[in-house]
Amino acid sequence: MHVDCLMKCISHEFSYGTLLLKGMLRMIFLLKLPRFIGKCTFKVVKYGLEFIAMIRTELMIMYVKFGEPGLADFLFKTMVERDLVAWNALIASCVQNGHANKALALVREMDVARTKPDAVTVVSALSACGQLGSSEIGEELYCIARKEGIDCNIIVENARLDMQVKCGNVDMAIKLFEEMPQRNLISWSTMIVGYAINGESEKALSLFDKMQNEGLHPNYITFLGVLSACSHAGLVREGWRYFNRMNNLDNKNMKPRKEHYACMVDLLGRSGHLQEAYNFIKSMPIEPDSGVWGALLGACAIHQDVELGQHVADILFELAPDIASYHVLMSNMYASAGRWDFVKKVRWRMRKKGVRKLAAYSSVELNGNIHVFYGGDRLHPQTQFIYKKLDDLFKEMKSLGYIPKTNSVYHDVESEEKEATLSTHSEKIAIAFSLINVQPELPIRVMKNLRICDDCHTFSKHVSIISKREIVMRDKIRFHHFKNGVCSCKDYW
DNA sequence: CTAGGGTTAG
Repeated sequence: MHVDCLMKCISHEFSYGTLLLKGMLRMIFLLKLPRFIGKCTFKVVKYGLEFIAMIRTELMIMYVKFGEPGLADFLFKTMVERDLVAWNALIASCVQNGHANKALALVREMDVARTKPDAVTVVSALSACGQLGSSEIGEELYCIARKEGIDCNIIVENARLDMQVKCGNVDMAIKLFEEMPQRNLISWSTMIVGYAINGESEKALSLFDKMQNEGLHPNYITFLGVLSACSHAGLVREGWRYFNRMNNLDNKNMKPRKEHYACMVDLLGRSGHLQEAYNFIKSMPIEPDSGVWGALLGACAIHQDVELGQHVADILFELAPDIASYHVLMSNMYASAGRWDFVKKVRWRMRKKGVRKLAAYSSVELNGNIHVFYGGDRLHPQTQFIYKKLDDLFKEMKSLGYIPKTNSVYHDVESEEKEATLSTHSEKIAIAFSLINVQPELPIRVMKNLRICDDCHTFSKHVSIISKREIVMRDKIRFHHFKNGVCSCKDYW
């Protein structure tokens, strides 16, 4: 495709041209050609097209997708006619690409710029709150929207429901679900997933039946919801039943996709059927992708099957060499097996390929502010009190029989040092911070970007006894509700 | 004259 030709086309035949350019920009993204976007912008500027609102909006979306929200922001700030659609486009693309904080900041800026948000803005804002785990801000924004007379249609209501689900407020979510003026397939799917990730799999499955009794047909996402419900609870037989039901449906559109296979591999593998999971992948009628193999690698890590893990990792390093978590999983497996020579090898390979491990963090919402903690963090103004609190907690739980699980530390260091690393994992700091600051009658809520480790899981159970408080923790894929020393995941995660 | 923006999985 000749870019100049396209630009001329836009100047002459406006509506076709802009649509073509839009299509081209989306294609650049799908084909992963970040360098081409710069060239394209250059041509757009050359032909003076960057002042057309629609084209500039599309460019902004592309820049956010390519991980350059700053450049998108520049295009936005220098836009002549910054209308509501441009605001919404930027906000939505920020949310969809993991810049939830930036999205919320933009929503606040709208007020200053005297642009009145609409339902589309509210949906993105609620989605951002869900990502951040800030139900207080989310509900506040929803109330403001209602007061301002914004039409809260079913999409807004679904976004609100999802926001509560992602904050771990199952009771609130079911209340909203039951009181909704209308419910569509997305409302049901959201609620099913809500139960699943909060550890109430039976309720998720019965809701799935109820939905069908009301005459709604599940789509592929609904099926993913029930399959993940099975996998979170280790319900292998039920999982097979739903998977086979999908396969037996007449609708060709409803044949299991890669994601469903990945879910089944996760279910089989984590419940200990590693070989069955491997054979299942081998028998797939479609090409397994990194998600499918990644699920098996995760299961190998849980069950310490280094041999199979090594085989799977070799496939993954070919298929998706730049995904850090697969390297980290393999490195951790070697470490647990005491194979430090192999650990070094994996680390060396990561460095060579420029793959960087994602730093773990935990965050807590307090009075509408989000406090972020990293492992061993001493940056918070309350650091002294936090560590004092942690110290007291450890003393008390050690007298109750807590033993640090130092095999959760994947570095080749002495055991005292291992214990030190372990005792300052970000979620422990976040819990100590919450114990100091959150009103005693309220549950403690911690959001994590990665999965919780064994030791922090045990720690949280102890804290729920010692402090007589409920702890709600969201990790990368599910919730843990700790109460009286028991976790809602039944120690299966 | 319009065109560009929104919810469910991982």
